[in-house]
Amino acid sequence: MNYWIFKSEPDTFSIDDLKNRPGQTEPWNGVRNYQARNFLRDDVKEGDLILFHHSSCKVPGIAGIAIVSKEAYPDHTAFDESSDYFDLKSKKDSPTWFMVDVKFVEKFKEVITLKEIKENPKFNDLILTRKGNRLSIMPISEKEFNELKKLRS
DNA sequence: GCCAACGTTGGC
DNA sequence: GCCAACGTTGGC
Repeated sequence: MNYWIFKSEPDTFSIDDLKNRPGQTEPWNGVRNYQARNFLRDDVKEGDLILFHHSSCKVPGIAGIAIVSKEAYPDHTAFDESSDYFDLKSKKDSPTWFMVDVKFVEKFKEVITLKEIKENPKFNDLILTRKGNRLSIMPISEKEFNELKKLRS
């Protein structure tokens, strides 16, 4: 079992959006970065736990927890010309991009702010806190996951 | 295969 | 809105 941080812009898709979905489940589509794609396709497994991170917003940070409810399958938004995520290069018989389904687990009463995470030396090794980091799917260790979770729940 | 130019991300 | 950092593109 693995642990992850998934980043999303809350204006596009937030932890509240996930919570309010029917079945509290949603495909994690639109990943268009190869490194993130590789994690999604190869390493993100059903039952893995996810810290849901809000980026590009007023208070960037971890807003809650989700769980992987379905493993990688082709991201069909890449085939849809009307989608923002359309990619001419991704073919139905050999898709470039993949997605997983995620299910809501918990929303923290208060976001674990990026600032707070950066100030804590325990989290110096997180990809999330690296300068210039732009990866939207990041692995973290079980220990890091539990220590982050412990800050709120 | 190099690398400059460009577009995007994302914290501040 | 700024801009540093990064990934991608495309000419050579």
